[in-house]
Amino acid sequence: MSRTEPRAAGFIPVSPPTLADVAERAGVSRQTVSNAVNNPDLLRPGTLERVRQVIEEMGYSPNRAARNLRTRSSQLIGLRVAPAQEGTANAMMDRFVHTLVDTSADAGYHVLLFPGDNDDPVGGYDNLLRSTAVDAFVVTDTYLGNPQAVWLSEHRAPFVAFGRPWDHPDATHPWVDVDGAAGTRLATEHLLAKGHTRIAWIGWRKDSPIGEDRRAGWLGAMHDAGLPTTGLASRVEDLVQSGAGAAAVLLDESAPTAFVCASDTLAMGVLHTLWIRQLAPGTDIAVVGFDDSQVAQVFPVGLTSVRQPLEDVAVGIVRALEDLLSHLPAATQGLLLTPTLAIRESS
Amino acid sequence: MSRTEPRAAGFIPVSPPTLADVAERAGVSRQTVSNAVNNPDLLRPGTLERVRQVIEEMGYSPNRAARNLRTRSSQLIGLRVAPAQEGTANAMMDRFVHTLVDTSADAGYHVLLFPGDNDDPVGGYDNLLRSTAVDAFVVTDTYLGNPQAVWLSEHRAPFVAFGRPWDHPDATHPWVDVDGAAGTRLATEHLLAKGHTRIAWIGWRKDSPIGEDRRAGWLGAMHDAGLPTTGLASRVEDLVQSGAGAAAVLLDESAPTAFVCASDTLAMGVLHTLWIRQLAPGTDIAVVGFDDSQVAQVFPVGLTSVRQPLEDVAVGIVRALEDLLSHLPAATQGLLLTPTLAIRESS
DNA sequence: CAGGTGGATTGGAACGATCAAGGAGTCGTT
DNA sequence: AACGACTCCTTGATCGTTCCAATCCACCTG
Repeated sequence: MSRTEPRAAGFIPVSPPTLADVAERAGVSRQTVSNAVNNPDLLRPGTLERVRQVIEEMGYSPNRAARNLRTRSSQLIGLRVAPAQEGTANAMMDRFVHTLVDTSADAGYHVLLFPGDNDDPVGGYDNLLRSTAVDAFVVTDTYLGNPQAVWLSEHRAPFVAFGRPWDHPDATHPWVDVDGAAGTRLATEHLLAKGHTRIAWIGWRKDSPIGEDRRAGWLGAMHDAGLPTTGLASRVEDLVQSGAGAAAVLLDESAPTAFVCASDTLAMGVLHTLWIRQLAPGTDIAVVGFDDSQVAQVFPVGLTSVRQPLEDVAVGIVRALEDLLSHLPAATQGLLLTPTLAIRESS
Repeated sequence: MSRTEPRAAGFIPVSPPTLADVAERAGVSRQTVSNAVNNPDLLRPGTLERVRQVIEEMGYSPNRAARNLRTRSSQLIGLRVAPAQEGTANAMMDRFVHTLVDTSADAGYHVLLFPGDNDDPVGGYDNLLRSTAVDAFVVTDTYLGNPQAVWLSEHRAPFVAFGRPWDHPDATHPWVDVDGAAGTRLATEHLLAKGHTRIAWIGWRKDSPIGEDRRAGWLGAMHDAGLPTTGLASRVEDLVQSGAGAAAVLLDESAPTAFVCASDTLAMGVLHTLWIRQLAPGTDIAVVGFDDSQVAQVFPVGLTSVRQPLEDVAVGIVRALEDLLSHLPAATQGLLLTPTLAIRESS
């Protein structure tokens, strides 16, 4: 009665019904309606039914801001969108974000994107945290020297990382990661099973722990098979040209019959070199990439590639977030998932 | 004084300072602090300086929930994440989302992702709208028969569409789109300038208005140049194989020297056919794709491709949103942007 | 039949901000 | 000296929800 009702048919923008509106119409108190929504067990079945019907009728949905204010939680998870950079295949993130949005919605959370600034890597976090705009963060860039995880820990902000705390082995925050070594081992063993013995590695510079991890998988599989690796490894920048160059050198100097690469980008370089030399991928020389990117799938000669279980990563992250936010003792601090191999014509 | 202060050094999670805390410390009233944040002009320079200093000192940031409740706005923009679908190159969206996040942050908004459900395309919108969780939406899938735009209009929800209302020419909501015809015209004229006269088209099925739009650009440019087009056009599914097949048929029957494609995916198919036939892309046969996707950039023989000005689209959308939300008369209802051509080795 | 018990429901008070008035104080004008 | 106008700041009320404690009521018990 105190609320403004639409005068005419409904042309004036109507403010949505409130708890009080529903309560009045249903002949109960506000709190009872609130309980019908949040603690149905507290109501007598008859009352519950009646209230629910009115809620349905009026199309009531609790006002998010009011609820957030009272409960001191926003049901939002912050995800920083790294500054745009052309070229690199971070389209992988797309798959991850998709599942993250889906699974966190199942847990009652939405995903809030906020811009990242290279000059001020923690600015966005700070703002959202202090204004209590989000309940927690998902941090994706855990590369060397990234201050975000440390900063968040220091500020007691709840967050889960996609990626191990490489340079902070004593960090206590929960994380989920993909076992890169297991992936390249999988790739190498796949090639070994195909009869290859001279399998080369093209990876990144030594200061990338992720790159070294992936390299270790190849190295381990080769050693386990009792095969030599000297002269079969190359470390370059993550560029198509670099991959092509490395492949050319390796082919000339060590005559490998197969390549395992730290990324699809490098694998594309290898394919380019093969093309120039009139070598057929898959039949003459086998190639395996990493990430199962768009490119690997669309390339005319399908590129075999290590596929990260991003869906499982997202599920694991959301589970960890739930534990974190309900102040449960975390089931596990770190979760390491094993990738699979998407086998295509290139191997 | 009524608030709980940390007993020890700061181990107990401290709730962030409130307006009242700042006010007390600065020796002013709540409202004055509020004004210092929102209407600095109202304060005397001295007071403003003092309040600002305390704000800085205490690390105060307005509580989002409280502000949202009072002002009836969330400063959030909803963006539906379409159900995941492997393979198709919607990685383009990545570029768009990036800029959208950046530009909307400049305008004081954050982007909220919510999951899309194929069975209930408007469910997510409905929830967020009724719970006043977002101020507006950005709608990206405006393909034929998509009920979202209509539904949102009917429910008087503020939104801006990326894409023209193809099947509802009398729709009144603001939109921003890319002129596909202008893009393919650009591509065709580029090829004409290179001396090509037999330029083929590979596009989508007739029921795609976007596909027909892009086709029209090629057709127009050819007509304007007084060149024949019969036997030079093909309509297929948006798959690599389809593109390869169409290219093979066209090469056999009409001997074109260049291809303009409705997508990079189709262009990849063409490149595959060229590879099989030992024809060199760029020198023997020219190929142009559409979308300037990851694939076009990473492919060893760089693929010339029509590049959508997604950054400008995002800027246009945010501008339209601002007008919409400040109840200004929209400057323009629809904004049509012209794409550019990313020229690489394939042409 | 008074008193205890526990389930169902209620009303007041917060959460932390902004809105809408209202009060000091200063100034110039009459 | 009284007045209004203006600047600057303060005080209650309010947004819509959930928390907290109290109340009501039916039922059981000794």
